Amino acid sequence: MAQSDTVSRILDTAEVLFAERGFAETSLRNITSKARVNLAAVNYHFGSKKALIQAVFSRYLDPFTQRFHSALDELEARYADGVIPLEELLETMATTVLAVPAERNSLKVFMRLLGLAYSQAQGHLRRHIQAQYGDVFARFTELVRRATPELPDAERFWRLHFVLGTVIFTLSGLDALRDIAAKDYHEQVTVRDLVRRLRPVVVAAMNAPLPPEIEGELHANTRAG
Amino acid sequence: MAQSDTVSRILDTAEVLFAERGFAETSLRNITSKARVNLAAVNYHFGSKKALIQAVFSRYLDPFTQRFHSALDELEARYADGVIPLEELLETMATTVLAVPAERNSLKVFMRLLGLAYSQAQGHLRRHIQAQYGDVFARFTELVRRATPELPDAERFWRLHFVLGTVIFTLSGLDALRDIAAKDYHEQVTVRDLVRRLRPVVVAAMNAPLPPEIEGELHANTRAG
Amino acid sequence: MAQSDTVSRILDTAEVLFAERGFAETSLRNITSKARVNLAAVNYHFGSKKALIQAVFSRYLDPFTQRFHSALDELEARYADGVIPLEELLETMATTVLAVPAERNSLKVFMRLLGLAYSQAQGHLRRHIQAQYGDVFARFTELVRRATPELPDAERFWRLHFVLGTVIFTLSGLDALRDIAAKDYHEQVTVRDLVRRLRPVVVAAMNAPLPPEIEGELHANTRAG
Amino acid sequence: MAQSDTVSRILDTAEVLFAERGFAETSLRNITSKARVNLAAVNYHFGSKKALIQAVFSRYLDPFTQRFHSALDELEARYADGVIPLEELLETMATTVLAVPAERNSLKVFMRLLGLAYSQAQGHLRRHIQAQYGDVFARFTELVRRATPELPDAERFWRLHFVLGTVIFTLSGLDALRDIAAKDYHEQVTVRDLVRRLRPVVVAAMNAPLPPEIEGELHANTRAG
DNA sequence: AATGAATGAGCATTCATTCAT
DNA sequence: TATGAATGAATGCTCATTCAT
Repeated sequence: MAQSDTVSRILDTAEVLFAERGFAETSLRNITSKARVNLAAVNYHFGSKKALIQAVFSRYLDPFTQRFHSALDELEARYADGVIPLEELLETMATTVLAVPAERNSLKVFMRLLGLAYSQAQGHLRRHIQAQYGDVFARFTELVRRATPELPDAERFWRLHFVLGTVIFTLSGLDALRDIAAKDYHEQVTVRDLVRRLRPVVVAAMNAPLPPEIEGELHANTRAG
Repeated sequence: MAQSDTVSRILDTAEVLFAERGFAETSLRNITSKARVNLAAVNYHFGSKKALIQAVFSRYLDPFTQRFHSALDELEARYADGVIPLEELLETMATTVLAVPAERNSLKVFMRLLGLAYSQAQGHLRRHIQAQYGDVFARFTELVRRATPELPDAERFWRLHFVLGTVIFTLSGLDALRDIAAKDYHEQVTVRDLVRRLRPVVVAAMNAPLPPEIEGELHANTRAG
Repeated sequence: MAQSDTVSRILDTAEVLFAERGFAETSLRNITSKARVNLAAVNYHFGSKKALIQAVFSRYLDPFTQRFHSALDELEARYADGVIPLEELLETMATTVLAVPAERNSLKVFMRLLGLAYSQAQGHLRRHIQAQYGDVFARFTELVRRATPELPDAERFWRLHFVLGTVIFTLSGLDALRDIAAKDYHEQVTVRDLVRRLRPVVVAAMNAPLPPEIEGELHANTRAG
Repeated sequence: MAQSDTVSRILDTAEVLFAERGFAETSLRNITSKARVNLAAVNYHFGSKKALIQAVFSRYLDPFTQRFHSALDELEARYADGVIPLEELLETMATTVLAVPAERNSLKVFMRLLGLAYSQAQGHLRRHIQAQYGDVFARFTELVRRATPELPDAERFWRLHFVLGTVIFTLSGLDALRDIAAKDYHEQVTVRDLVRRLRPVVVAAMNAPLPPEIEGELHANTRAG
């Protein structure tokens, strides 16, 4: 299959280059020349650079979404009352995140891409991800809500993003941090080791005491949330 | 002051555009035309786009560094044994971070820039920041070390970065998150409110129980750390 | 042949403009607009301005080299002892130099270009020419050596360059000189007429008596040469 | 004298840079920054880059012209019949050419500049030189005419330029050629040594037998010349 | 299904020059 | 007399995209 070959050569090359240098700094020439395909092939097969970027994400997120839904199905089946303990939820998510790219041997690349998706201007990408994968995230969020009934909704919302920041920031900057860690602490950190370190921190963050209430409009709002 | 005016018009415009769209997506033409300044003025006053980027950072980081050093001096004077409680350290940092851009009314911009500094490829920027501001960060790190003697060095290193990820990710993506929060929780979040929410989470993260030891080479290393 | 057409339109235009105004004074915009070709076409087909300059030279020098090697093969076959008379060598070179651009009706341009190659800073060009065409020049030099066994090597080296200076200087400045000559001597000089005038002068220059020896280190060196 | 200092600093720097890289490749920024004077100083003191180029030449050619006129006065006084032997004329010119820059220790630079004057497009420069120094060249030419009465005028015109080509080409490319000579013939060539080598060659060139007459229009023209 | 050629828009940078002080 | 700031024009080059084949 000449076509399939070209398409996946482009995707393979693009994801590496995007992860290394970002979207704007990676030109179609960079990608096509490194992938040894024709310059016009990207536009031919994907339509535009934007569509290529989205395709790169879909190749990770589609299998992730599918697996995560299955895993959550299984969990929900196990817990008849629909309340899955937080640790279990986080564990399941971590396992799924690790499983998908593990097959492609590039968790690092996946995380860099996720980081880029948040930090680079690419509005189209944010919209694409939200539209395509909002559902699974909403399902996860709802399960977290049931697992942490004591948390005000707004608080839970922010804490989830605090934790998301920790994970994406750490894993997407993995290489640089790993270098420093290796130099200063003679440590060769693996992703699995990092996940081991992350677990208690994430749990503690989610379970931290509530911040002191403050006066003013926020008071009412937080209550309402 | 013709010069000062042009220079600061460029800096003011550049920092906003950089924060909005990233470095690569912001052209000198964007900046100079919005600042109503001659296209060549950037090269005249700064020498290159790279130098402009660094100047934008310096305008935030130079006063920050100065104030932070002063604040730490004061703290160290207060605690004769050289051990400053972790909460106090974090509080001082938060206060200083808030104080500097507050004058310029643009913490959001500053945080976006910090986020970009980490996520965009711009190697020159990382090098510049490390060279110019590595000292103050090292001083802070050392004080944290004294405040958390029970933490293995490597663990502390990673937790600091976990927390850094939380802060930068949240604050640099503030606008998008605020929009969602406003829609879902009828909440108008201010930066100060966010800092209030961050405090207990950060403390809990730093104080989380240690992860279970694992076998293999890491065992010895972690011990040593 | 769309490609061939664009490429040769660029080359045709570039060689004329380069010859008229030099390399630095000829912009890619000059070339592409006069050639009625897209500005990006030069970079597409040649990669850079430097590469275009080299391509302009190659279009003359490649056929020249080929023909000159053939002509020298023939000459060597004719003279069994490997010693070709100087006049014959010079004649052959002149004939070949005249033959190549004659087909393109632009000896003047070729000579201007050669002159530029020597006088303009373009280090890359000198390197390119030396690397690509050093062989044929070395072969010619060696044959001249056999034809003038009485000349010390160093003396021959310098005389060849004296003569080269005469030829390039005269032919590359042909237009200006021709104008003066026409005004002062009512003469319409053709290139062939100039070559006719050059012949006895060049031969006399090569056969001039040796300069008086001088004392000092040069004495021994010249002897050795 | 601050002004005088600035002016001569500019001239000193400009002549070196022009000689090294040509006119177009040398920017006013190059000159003023290396000369450590203000960027606007060139336009202030000379009016334009063109005027600076001409000033650089004048600083060499004015004293040369003056000395050469003196030397020719002396020669003409010595030869009552107004016929000065060719060797003597050439010797006098060589001596004067060597004398002027010798004071400034930069014959090489002077020759590079002369070479550039001929080869670079700078029409204004050719016009300037012709206007300012045409007289002395005409006087010299006339004396050469009397010294070589047997040469047809057109032939003499061309031979003078042949010889000029030899001298300018060799001396202006001196550095490159010297390097080759040094490598191949273990010879450290000085300018004086080169002049010694040039003398017999130039004389032989001027005295070479006339080229064979040819038929056609040129015949009549040459006769007439 | 794929590609070589071409294109127009845009890029950062450098230029000689001008001008207010 | 001298200069820092500013400017408009131009430079070589790269970009994503289109199109005929």
